[in-house]
Amino acid sequence: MKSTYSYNTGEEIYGQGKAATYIYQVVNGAIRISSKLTNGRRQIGAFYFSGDIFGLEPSIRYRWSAEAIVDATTVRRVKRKALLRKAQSNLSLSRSVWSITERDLLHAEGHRILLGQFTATERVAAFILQMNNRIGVNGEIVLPMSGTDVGDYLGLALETVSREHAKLSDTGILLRTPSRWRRGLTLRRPESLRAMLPPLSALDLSPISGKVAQTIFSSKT
Amino acid sequence: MKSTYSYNTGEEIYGQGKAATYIYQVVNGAIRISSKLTNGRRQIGAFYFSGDIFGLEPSIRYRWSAEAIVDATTVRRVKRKALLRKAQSNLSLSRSVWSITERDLLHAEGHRILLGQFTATERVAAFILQMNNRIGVNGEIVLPMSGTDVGDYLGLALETVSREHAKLSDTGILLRTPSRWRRGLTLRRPESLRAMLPPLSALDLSPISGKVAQTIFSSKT
DNA sequence: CGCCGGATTGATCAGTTTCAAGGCATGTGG
DNA sequence: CCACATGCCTTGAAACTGATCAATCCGGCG
Repeated sequence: MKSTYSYNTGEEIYGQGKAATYIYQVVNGAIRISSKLTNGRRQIGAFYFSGDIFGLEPSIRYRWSAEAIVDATTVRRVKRKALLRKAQSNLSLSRSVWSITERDLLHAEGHRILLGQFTATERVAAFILQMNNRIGVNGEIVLPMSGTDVGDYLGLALETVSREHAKLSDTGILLRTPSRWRRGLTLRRPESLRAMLPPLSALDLSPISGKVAQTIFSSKT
Repeated sequence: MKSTYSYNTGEEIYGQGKAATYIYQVVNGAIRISSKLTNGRRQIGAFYFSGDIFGLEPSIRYRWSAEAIVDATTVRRVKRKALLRKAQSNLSLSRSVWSITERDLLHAEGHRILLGQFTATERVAAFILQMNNRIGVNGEIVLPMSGTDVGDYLGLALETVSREHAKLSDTGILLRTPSRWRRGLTLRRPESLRAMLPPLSALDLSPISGKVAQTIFSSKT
């Protein structure tokens, strides 16, 4: 039995509307989940990085698609049915699975306040802070996703995202390292970014504790 | 021990940031949950009607405020701690509580696609359809919430909501019964509204089954 | 060297917000 | 019982934010 699966940029791990057979964990690389609408509109629901669990949905069908956003992204997976069956007789496992739904809810709620109320400037500031928390190494952030993806996550046109970056660069809050293959940012003054946000902006996908992940992915299925 | 609690329009049931002591069920009337930002901005997260459960949060503090939107709204409640303790040794109760988090997640996800991608016209159409499903009596809808509330739920100015209603009224899809105390709408052609929406728009707060509610609110606490 | 794919920048456009005034049912006081 | 006040909704006009359209740039690669 294979224990990990590998995908290149743009490859689909599962599709919106398909039977929700597996629950996944990112081993390496990065994933986006997205929902397509008419007119080419697309909403990205979240980005997932190493260690993050995704694909657990309160429905028998996936309500998002999942695609790799960097080459050689690898994931583990467990069968949804088997997991839920085990959880029916195992309280601690049941609690672990519930905690993933809770994390998704926390994230979705932060995200919808961003989408409903934040200005373009605030959205981009919140995004950079979030990425700094999750994948930044003391202020150095290498964004794995394209500008289009950032825009679709923030509900903005990619040009608007670019312009906001330019503004932050002008004020010296941000330093850009332009390169097609390494979208690099250096966050000079994180506190200036934080000051631009409305208070109580908890947008982060709080990481799932390793213990939870281990409970769920303990056996290869 | 009192078994229900009553509130008038605008009265707060719990406040954002306060200790999350109780989980509630609407017995009669209607509730909104809202989150205040700076600049007077406000996002309404959901409206709850008779039978709906609200206030279960994945956190020890409430992340929304809850207020009654009609006079003499009554609610039941149970202690969060006691409920969670019981759920730790009761698999079916645990599953019931989890299903509420799942419902909230489904709603939040539909809502954020609306906020991130829908035009003003689509938002208002989706809202009317949702309200028709939840509190409409074959096409007759009496909205309990003010225009401001609708706007803050949809991420629109109240004037925009009013103008969209006017457009729907002009095309004969909607009939308005103007009155300060009875915000009445008659939905003439629901299928025309549905045709205005992007496909796969599942925005409804799916009702919690009576069985789940009964499991949770079986004893007064 | 020249192409390719994304990012940037500029100019214009459109949808929505904001500001402002008026309307219309309901409630209150003379 | 009428006149006026109240609170919300509606309507109009102007302003603005962000989107769209379009051109150019820039690094990496064939």
